[in-house]
Amino acid sequence: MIRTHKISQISVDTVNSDVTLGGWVNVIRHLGKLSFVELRDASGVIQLSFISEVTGNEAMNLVSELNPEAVIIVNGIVRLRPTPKNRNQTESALEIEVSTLEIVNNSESLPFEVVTDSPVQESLKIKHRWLYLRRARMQRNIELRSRAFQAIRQWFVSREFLEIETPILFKETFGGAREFIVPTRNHPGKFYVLRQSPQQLKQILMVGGFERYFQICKLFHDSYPRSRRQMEFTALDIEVAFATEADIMNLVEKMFKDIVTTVEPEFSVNQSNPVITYHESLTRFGTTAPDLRFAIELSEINIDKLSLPGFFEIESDPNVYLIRIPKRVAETCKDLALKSLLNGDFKEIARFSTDSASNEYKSADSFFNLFDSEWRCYLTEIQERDLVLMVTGKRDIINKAVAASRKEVAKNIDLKQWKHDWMFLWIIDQPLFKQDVASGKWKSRHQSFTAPKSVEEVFETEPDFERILGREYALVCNGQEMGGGSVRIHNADLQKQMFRLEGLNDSEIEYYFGQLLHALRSGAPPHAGATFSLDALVRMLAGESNISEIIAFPKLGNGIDPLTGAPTSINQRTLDAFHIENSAEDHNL
RNA sequence: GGAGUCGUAGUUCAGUUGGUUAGAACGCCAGCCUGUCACGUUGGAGGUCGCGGGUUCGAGCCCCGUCGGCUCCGCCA
Repeated sequence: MIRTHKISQISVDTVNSDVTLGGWVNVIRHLGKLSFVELRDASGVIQLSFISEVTGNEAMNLVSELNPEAVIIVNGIVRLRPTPKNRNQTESALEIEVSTLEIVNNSESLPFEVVTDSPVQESLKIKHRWLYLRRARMQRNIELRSRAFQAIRQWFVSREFLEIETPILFKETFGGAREFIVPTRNHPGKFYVLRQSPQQLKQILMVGGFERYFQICKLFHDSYPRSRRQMEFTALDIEVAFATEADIMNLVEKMFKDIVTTVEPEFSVNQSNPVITYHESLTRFGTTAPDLRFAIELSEINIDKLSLPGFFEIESDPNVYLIRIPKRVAETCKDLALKSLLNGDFKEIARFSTDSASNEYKSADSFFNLFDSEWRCYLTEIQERDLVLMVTGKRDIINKAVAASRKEVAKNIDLKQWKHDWMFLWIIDQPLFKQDVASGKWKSRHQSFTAPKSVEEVFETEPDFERILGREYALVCNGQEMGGGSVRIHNADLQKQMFRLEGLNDSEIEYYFGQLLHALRSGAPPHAGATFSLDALVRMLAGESNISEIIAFPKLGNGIDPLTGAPTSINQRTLDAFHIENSAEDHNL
């Protein structure tokens, strides 16, 4: 052992004992013949004192050579500080009176500071990753990530789930994301692909008799990265045999609740997840990933003519809408929300709030009491102090204004202030197919294995693609898509029909999905499952807006890794072994 | 591929209607300082203003092009 203690183990019990510590130089303060050095290891920070009367000459000379972020090993005596630091109580009232100092590795001048949390260009953060990882923020985030993964594994294992690995090297599939291809020397001209999902194999596991499967796994998409997305990302994959939508939704709901509160006990999760349909989410919130913490909501009132003496009159325009601004937004950033909202080319008729203290608005109670009770359903769950606007105008213009308002609020409020609140919801009844803009062809919105709500519909000779809904459920939290899943098809004929609807002929179906269809014909149980982005979960737990802050070694937004320079070209001699010719003009070898 | 935005010291940024020698903070180097703790203090080094072209007596600033970063859309859970 090089060290006798971790820094966190230095306590009042260790006063006057001889200790050897090792770590990084945090901060150096020279005061003439007296020097202080803050030493940092993974467990904490402690002050080292270099005093000429006590410290050896050698160490006194060496300390002047120290640079920040050097690695040192010191031996000395634990002492109570004569003037303990009282400004920051997390710092110890103890220090080490150094007798010997060894500079294991001094440090060059730094491209950015480690001790602060000041902003740094993304490419620098990655190029000098070893430095950026030393920052307290990254130490915290990576530790949090590890704890979250650990908690998830425990949660599932304790419920009789097995974590089963499935191969990363897979076969080309049809649909979904673009895949990375992997050549092999053993089979010239042939390729594996990096899995974009363990979907087919986990279904085969169900057929194979493993009824409760989960896996924390890396998935790969050859698509463009974003601030919340990398080309390779980590997912939680689940599949359960003899399960229905409700089984999976209940399981997942409880799991997220437990994980969030286990990992960050001060966070609060909504008691039960609202379930709304895809269509309802679009019409009410203008998005399929609403943030219920500030869900500025739009709903239409279908009336021809409305006249309420004392309040307002609507003459000819039948397009009347209510916009609800939740109390939280109304209270913290009302002006912000209203300003961007009222930019739109529509007319505000009236404004209500149940805030009786304010004379600015008419009371919602007095307003709604004028109506039949069924009017209230136009706005779900109106709460005390919500602000409600009644407007008239073109739907798409109002929609735009509401979207702009949501965006403005999301951008400007201090989300960290609200990050403790987790508002989950389920989105169900998504159409299974979407039309490709370029080709006009219908293809699966997600993957082709989801059971349709109505089997008859998909066997019609002229199926109405837009109306075919899936037995799907997507989980959304605070405006972030967490993932989702579905009840899978366990009947080979139905599965084959779904592939046909996507335009595949029989030989293509056999080529891409023969293995799955064969398995389904061999005693497949009904099953359902889900996949969730653990990067999204950890990002939210850490309160970060960019995913690269919760990944040890991320890539840039263009897919380049400044740390290693990947991707690079490969020399032709190597490529020859794969029988691959590089037709790109840009060779960097 | 499209839109927006940015590119100035090691880092983060400021830089007015185009005007003389391009600034600040932090960091770095040197001196002084025996209880600092974001130490203080005195001094110093450090810039092809992303790159190329243009307009102008004169460009960090205006115009055109180009490269790169970030965000968003397309793509993608």
